Amino acid sequence: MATSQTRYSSADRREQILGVATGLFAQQGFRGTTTKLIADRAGVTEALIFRHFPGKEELYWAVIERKISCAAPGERMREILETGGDDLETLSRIASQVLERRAKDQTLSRLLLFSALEKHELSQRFFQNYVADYFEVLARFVRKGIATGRFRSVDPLLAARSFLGMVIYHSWIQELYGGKHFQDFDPQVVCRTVASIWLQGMRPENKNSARRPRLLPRKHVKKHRVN
Amino acid sequence: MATSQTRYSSADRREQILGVATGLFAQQGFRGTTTKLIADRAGVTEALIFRHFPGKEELYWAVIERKISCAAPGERMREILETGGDDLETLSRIASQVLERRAKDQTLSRLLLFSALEKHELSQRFFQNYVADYFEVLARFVRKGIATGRFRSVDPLLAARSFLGMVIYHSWIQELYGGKHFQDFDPQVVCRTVASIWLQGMRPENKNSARRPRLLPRKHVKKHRVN
DNA sequence: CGCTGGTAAGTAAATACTTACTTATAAGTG
DNA sequence: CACTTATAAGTAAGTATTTACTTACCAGCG
Repeated sequence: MATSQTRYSSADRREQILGVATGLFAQQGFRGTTTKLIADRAGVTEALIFRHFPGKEELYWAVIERKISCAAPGERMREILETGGDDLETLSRIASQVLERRAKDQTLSRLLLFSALEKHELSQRFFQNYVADYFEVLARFVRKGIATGRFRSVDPLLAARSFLGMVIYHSWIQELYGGKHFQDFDPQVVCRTVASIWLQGMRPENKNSARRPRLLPRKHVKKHRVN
Repeated sequence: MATSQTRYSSADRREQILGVATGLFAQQGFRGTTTKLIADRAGVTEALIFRHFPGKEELYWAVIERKISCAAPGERMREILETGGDDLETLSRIASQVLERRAKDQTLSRLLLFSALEKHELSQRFFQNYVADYFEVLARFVRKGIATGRFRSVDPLLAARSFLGMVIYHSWIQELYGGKHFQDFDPQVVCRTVASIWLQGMRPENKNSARRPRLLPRKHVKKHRVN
């Protein structure tokens, strides 16, 4: 009441509300978060929130878009891939980047999981602009590896997804169920292990010992649903 | 009003309500599902629901427990592991089982994701009784493989998680973002690919790398003692 | 009758959103 | 400099609807 009379500028207040809302939506989802709670946590009245955003839905979108735009995930992976070096090193660093990001900021993954589950249309758009790109960057790396004979010939997109699956699934399990005390692993060990399994798994077979049947015909074309 | 007067027995009505609630909770989560909607879909009044369950929370628990108990996931994997056979075949079948189950019934995974995100305490219990067990069964397989020299020496639990991560992450992506038209893969190809990457990745180093000198003799210790 | 399956009609609290009203502040103007 | 003034930041006190849950009552049947 008589405590703080700091009047924010419109832009600053908007940012502050977005920040508060981000945390709450990430923790409890869209439906589980009330405008009242957001207002209280931001130290303002609900009315002010509706002055900045036409409705709760729009606030939610703004939160997600802000998070996404500042994330730029494929970009960081591209950097890692471009610095070059040992394959094992490269993949470990990609894995490590995933785990680190989550450790630093859990809000993004929770936000996106919630929105995907609650089927907000934005999540579809998000996938196409963000996740699909992420996969594609790594797939390109795989494709190049196959071309140079470093990797065997499997669907690059599938191989990329598999690698990221190992890492991301791991971090989800940790985030959703693990806390810090249960089935926790040293991140470095996780990254190394996962990278080495995948890498060795992708190495071409020995040309002499052709014991194993080929998985896919040579120069496999992208397999989008064979039905 | 005057249409159907079928009076169910208490047990039958309970089951029916549970069935309806299961679908709704899976689609929209706990908070997104109203008791009114459940009642409407079940063709009864809310009052009847509260006659069968003391509250919404208890109904939710009943839904989850029912789903879990009839799922018995580790059991099916144990069976597959016990039938023995080729490692590649075995792992493909495990993967395939995961994908099939999800294709047949999406409710379980969605239910569990929601409950984990919404931090219902049950989800912790669920993880320990169900997911952890699932990991452990496969980890045992890995451990045995390491002992017999078929696999290299990595943390068995981590290796198990990694394999399941490849498969489960894939199915989540499909479920959450994919629909049926986007980045869809032939399940059989997925299973084979993923299994073969992981398997080859787990083989002891000297076995398939032509460059490295063999350090260990004999790797065919016991061929048919998989279990 | 009495017991079981079922309902109509509530209630109190919460929720998203509004309306009408205050105040702080920066920019003129004399 | 004081002094108005326009305006943007902010609020108190709603409202209509929804939500989980209750109470009191009904109907068929052995």
